[in-house]
Amino acid sequence: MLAENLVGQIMGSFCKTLSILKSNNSNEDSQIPVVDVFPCRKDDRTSPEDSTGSCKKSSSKERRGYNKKRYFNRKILAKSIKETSTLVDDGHVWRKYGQKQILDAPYPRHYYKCTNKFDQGCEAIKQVQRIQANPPQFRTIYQGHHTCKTYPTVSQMLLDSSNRL
DNA sequence: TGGATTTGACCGAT
DNA sequence: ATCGGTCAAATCCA
Repeated sequence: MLAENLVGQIMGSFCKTLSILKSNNSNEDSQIPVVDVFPCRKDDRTSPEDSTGSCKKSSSKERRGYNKKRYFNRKILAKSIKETSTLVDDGHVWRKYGQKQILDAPYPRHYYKCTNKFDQGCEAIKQVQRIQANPPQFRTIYQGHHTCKTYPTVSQMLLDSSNRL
């Protein structure tokens, strides 16, 4: 019950944020259009025949992976920014793929992708960054939209429907 | 043993 | 040159 209330509050403000984004289209600090910079090449960069082909586990921390591989899918996507006091499940399953210490920020930023990226090509991305220690507060930046078939959780659907009334 | 996370290197933009 | 973002080998864990 308590958790559901909390989730309800969070989801409510999340829905508000979304509606603001929908109505405004250009939100508070991102006038970033939805542009595909590199519309092709999603997973094509795994070409094992780089240079020698025998460079797996050659030396400990030398050139992990990359050789002539480039970013192909660097996209600029519509953002929606959300701040919460807790890290809450938003109905999707995320896989962490990076963490970075940001200069301005005292806390590192965490990068997540939808776990269905590989199955279903879902392009949703989120970044989570702690912006305050106590009370704990996190900023979550959502980019892209879910094209996967992982539907929101029951509690989220309930909240969504109650938010409409 | 396989999937998820960690973490340092790499890349493009500025 | 620096910085934010991403990749992928190494590692962790159920």
